[in-house]
Amino acid sequence: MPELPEVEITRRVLEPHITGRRIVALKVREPRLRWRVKDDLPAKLAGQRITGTARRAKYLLIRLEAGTLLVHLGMSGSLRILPAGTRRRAHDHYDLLLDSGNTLRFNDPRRFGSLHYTSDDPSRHPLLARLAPEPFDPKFDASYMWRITRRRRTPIKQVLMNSRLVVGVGNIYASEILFRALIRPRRQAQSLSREEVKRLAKEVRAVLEQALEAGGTTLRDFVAPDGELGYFSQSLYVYGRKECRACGTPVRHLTQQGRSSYYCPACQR
DNA sequence: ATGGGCACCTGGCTGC
DNA sequence: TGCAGCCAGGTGCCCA
Repeated sequence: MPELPEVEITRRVLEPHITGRRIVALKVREPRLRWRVKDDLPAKLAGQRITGTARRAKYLLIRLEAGTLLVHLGMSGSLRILPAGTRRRAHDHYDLLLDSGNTLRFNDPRRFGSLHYTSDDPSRHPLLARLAPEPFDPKFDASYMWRITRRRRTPIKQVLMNSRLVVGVGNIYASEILFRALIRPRRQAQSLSREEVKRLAKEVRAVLEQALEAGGTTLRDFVAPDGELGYFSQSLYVYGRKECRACGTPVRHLTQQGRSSYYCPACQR
């Protein structure tokens, strides 16, 4: 479900409901997520106050007095704030009970999501340590993009999807970013010109930022924790479309690494 | 070091 | 109507 904008929206909506609250209990109903939720996690969290939230790539960080929770939504995960006692639905895997009387509830049909806890600096956690710079970090610019595309023969779409090189971009936004940078998804990374690399760096930021402002992309089931539907899907040029939204040319579909890519053969080179 | 393929899951839709 | 087959917004890991 979520790429960077959807995770960031989730964070922003949850933030005022959870920061400053104390965790009464963690109730895990289904520990078999992408990685098994540790049995001793409830004991570690009980009684801790939530001091804030952050995001790194597509991981949501919930800062506690003595550590940090690392939450990943996977493909189909979502978090919601609900009044205690709200009836559970299928695929509600864990609840964080708060002293406000509310519950932070995680739902994830496919169970590709995950829940980790570290009492160390979270940036040193194995899942975060090797991630690329944030797209909104000043370090992420044309010269960074130039560096990572040199001597790589891999298709540029796979560079955008590789979290050691670029974070936050998933399958939908990868196609959209390439469309707006006027670059075809199969182009070898090293074949990009200075001009193309410059456009690419700019569009990575622009697309993520605009999707964030639009409340994310709702295709089938992304709903923010407050129930709002994102409307960025109206702004998609090629992803999942029959015709290019800019010029009307039939959109081409292909499979790369088992994932769908879309591009406009007229607009993109 | 890089790149490719697989694995982990469930649900919804399509087409026979 | 039933059901097989395919597809879906992610990403770590193993292997060549």
